[in-house]
Amino acid sequence: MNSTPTGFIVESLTRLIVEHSLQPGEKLVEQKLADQFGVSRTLIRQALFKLSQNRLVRMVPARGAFVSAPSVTEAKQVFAVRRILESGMTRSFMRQATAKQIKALKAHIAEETAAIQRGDVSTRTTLLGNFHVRMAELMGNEVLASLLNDLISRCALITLMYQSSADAEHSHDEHAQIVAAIESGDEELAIALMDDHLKHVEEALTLQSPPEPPKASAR
Amino acid sequence: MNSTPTGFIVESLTRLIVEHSLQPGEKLVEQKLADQFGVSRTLIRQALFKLSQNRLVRMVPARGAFVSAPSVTEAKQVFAVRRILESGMTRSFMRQATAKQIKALKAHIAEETAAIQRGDVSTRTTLLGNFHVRMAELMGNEVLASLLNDLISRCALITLMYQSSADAEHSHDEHAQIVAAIESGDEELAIALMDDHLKHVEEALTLQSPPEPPKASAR
DNA sequence: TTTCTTCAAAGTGTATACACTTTTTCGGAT
DNA sequence: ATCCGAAAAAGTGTATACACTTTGAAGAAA
Repeated sequence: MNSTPTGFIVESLTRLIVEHSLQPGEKLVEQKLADQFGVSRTLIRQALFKLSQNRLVRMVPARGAFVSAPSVTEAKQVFAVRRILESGMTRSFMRQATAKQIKALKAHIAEETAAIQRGDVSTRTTLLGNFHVRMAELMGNEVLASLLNDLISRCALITLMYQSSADAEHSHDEHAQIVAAIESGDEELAIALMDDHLKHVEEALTLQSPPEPPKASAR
Repeated sequence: MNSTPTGFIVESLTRLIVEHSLQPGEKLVEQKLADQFGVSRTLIRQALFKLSQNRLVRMVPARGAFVSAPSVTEAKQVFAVRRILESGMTRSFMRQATAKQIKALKAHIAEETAAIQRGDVSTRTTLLGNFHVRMAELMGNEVLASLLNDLISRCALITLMYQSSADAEHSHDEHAQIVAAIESGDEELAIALMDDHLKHVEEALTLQSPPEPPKASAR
């Protein structure tokens, strides 16, 4: 979908980070990446800069770029924001939802089910996040959609660091319940479910062990 | 505060755009800017890229960078998001606010008053936006604060394009009312006031004429 | 006059070169 | 053996060079 050289590099690095082929805290040396991708440092720098805006990479002046290692604290803050944003979004959505839009959400749930059954962790995580983006898109608010998309992609690393498969299935079940509540027209229930849903995700994170201290690792 | 060359360029261009010294739709030619700032195109490109992430500048592949001309539609979407986010934030804030935090908000209101009385449009706009960021900071949620900061800076152009002085004073009054409601401990009132506040801003925008078609302008 | 066509000028996209900073290595003093 | 310090190595920051694309203008055909 993205045919620009920089876009390709961004996507590749994103995948590597999200799959933990590149470990949190690991240094990303520009010339090495340039050689691997067969381009100049210029394009690598562009890509790293873009990734640093997504918070997938952290850049330290004169020291270089490192794979981010989000803390539990930061993760909790991100989910707190999502809870606020997405409860509100659910309310707005219900006040203007058409049958067609609800059907689209149900289709998304079906995709989630398929990914979970296949055991496709990467797609699963993407879809579980995109459920929320999908809702924003259906509302026709592109600003909200792109904002949520940013938040989710920032969450991706956190989720992959801290979320278990059981958590993922739990999330999926809750998505289904939310859509059911929306369809039934029970606004307060839908909002409460959405809020609980994100609260659960946040609580699941808290249970995990604190993140290991950032370590620089060789190739 | 930002001593890096790129940061300086970003801030300068931001000011020029926000003050309308550079008009919406105007093309930003890299070499010209490089000459003006006395740096190479490299740094200009970095700065333009950063500005494009803030949505203050729009980049078209192989065509160059242009000052953004946000539409009324986009402006409404941005404010819709803010309404959701900030009503929710108000609720969270009240459930954990200390006297000290409320005092900090009151201090901010005082700053707003001063800027308005001085007729300092630029500072006024900044402060009116920062009121919301300040609240997030006081809650200790840096993620929320930086997110709101992004949204606000994206709003800056919109606000400056569409907001009148009367609107600004109205906003200021409403901020004061919100803080009063928070202090009184009336949660529902505070939330309602915040929601109304942003609704009012949004409505004020709608009343304005549609944006003029983007025009390229020479120096 | 209008509309193509072509070609030069302007501008963006990418690579490379060089300056400066940080990191590492190695030798000597304690 | 450990710790310091200087010099080399590695790496980032910025400028410049060159290739490719778009824009604009001049001229020929209708």
